[in-house]
Amino acid sequence: MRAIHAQLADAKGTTYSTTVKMLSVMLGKGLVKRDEQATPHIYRAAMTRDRAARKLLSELIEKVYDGSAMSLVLQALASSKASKEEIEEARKLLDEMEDKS
Amino acid sequence: MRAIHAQLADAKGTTYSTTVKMLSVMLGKGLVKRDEQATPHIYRAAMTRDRAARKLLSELIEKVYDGSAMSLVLQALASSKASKEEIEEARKLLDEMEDKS
DNA sequence: TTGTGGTAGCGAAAGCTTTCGCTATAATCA
DNA sequence: TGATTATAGCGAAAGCTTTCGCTACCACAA
Repeated sequence: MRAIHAQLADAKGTTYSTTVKMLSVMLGKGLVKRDEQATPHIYRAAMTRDRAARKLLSELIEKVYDGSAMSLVLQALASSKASKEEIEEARKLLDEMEDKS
Repeated sequence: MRAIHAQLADAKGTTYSTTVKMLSVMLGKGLVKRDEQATPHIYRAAMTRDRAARKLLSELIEKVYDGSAMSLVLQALASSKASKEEIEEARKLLDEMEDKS
């Protein structure tokens, strides 16, 4: 709690009450879980960062790129600077995809 | 207006008043532009679909993928089904990027 | 036991967005 | 022109999210 509040307060200058309420609302929505045994209560994200990222990504693909992941990829590639290693990794993925299809 | 309203009403079952208000709020926020000469007024998106898509994409990259377009690309590739043509196109982009770096 | 500091919660205020009723104005038609 | 229909706008209600004041509780020190 303290740690969470410290960050929120730092970013937005809000009070401790706000942090508590925010978390209880998020708990109600199932966005976080908490361990009530411990004092202070321990809050944890209900979803891993990775899963949340994937969810946002697939929503963007669905809503904005008409469900075509590839057109998002092309767009992103067109405006990205990547290292040789990353480019190589992407090639490998493309190869694997071609094999499967 | 009519056309816009038809879609909104269809999707959400809202009234004409709601459509008008929605557009005027969006106008205030600069999301749409309008031609007041014509009757009925003609509303146009202030941003092309393409530009809006790029904006959302770069926001996602910034907020969720720590500014690394490539890590988003890898993620998206890993969960996408693409045609040979698309894969080929992606390879070309990768080649170009490698040349430039 | 009583006071003090950290923790939790409730209820409501403040601030958005969304929705609509009602009114006014413009256009169309008989 | 007068009546009828389409168009635009205003102001407020309804419904969220965000924020906080105040209260209650709990643990520990004096």
